[in-house]
Amino acid sequence: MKLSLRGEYALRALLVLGLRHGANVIRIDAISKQQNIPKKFLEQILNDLKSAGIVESRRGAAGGYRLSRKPEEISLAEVIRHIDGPLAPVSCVSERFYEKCSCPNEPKCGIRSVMKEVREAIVKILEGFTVAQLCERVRDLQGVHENPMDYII
Amino acid sequence: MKLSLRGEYALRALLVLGLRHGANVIRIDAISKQQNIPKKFLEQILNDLKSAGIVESRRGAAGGYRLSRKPEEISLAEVIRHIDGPLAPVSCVSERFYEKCSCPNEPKCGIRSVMKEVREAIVKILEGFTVAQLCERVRDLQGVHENPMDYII
DNA sequence: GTTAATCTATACTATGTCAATAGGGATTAT
DNA sequence: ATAATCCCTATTGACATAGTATAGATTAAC
Repeated sequence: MKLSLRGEYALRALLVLGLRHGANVIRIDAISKQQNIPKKFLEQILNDLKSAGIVESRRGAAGGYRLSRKPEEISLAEVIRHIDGPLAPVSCVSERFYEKCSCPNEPKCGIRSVMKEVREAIVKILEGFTVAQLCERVRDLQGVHENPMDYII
Repeated sequence: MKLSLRGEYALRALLVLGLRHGANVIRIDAISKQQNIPKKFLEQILNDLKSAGIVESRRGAAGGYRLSRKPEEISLAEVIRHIDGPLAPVSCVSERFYEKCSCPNEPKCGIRSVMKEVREAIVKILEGFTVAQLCERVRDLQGVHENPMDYII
């Protein structure tokens, strides 16, 4: 598993939306400026998250984005899988993105068996970690006295 | 961490060398045929492993490769790091391949802190897993009655 | 000492992915 | 009507991946 910049931006955007969950929609422009993400690039990413049912949008003036579910119901695993694909280090051990590999005897492949362990370790962490917990951790890391909307992440 | 084909081939080749450790050197051609790896591609990979001090070679007729250390002293982490680079999902949490990321406040970055956990889980498995253990596991997976040199992996 | 089998070294190529950028089009509050 | 927003598709430049190609160096065996 390798987190692309695209994936990182997605998580950063969700963090912003998560911290303001409940409030009105937030403009792409605001997220872009706050998190230093190229605006047009972020548009693509948020649109992608929308098609995944993770965020929802309002168009027109005073439009913007919000989470379409509670932050506790969005795992980092779901987000990363949608943006970057498989969490597994090789796709022959991936559950959702399985592809046959070139080795001659897959079920008896030693490498595969190790990679399966790696996959499980990654999945365990990332499925157990939600946007809500991410927000929580950020609040912990950055003291209560700092303005949480400045320099998040 | 994403294992490239190159990395997978490297592990498969080391497995062959590991299973025959102690014997004479083994020809690239033999490994290539047995593991179904393009020969010229495998040449590059083995040369790369040589420069990493993982295998050593003998040139000329009757030449070939062998492990340059005992299989118990070669971890999968070392191999993968040399062939594919960082094990960490983002390089801002990598120990050996650290690179500054684009977020404004690295030490207080929530995403970074989760990715650190992921990195640690991966490293723990892959540093604790040696070529010797890989050979062992293959012997377990493939019964004693099968010829261990056929369809390895 | 010639030959054939091997490893060594470098360059090239085709394909795909990543990280954007560009240029409009559609929708809505005012 | 207008301006601010999201929506959609295409294009681009840099780089990585998975090879292929070609020639050279070394050594065993005859």
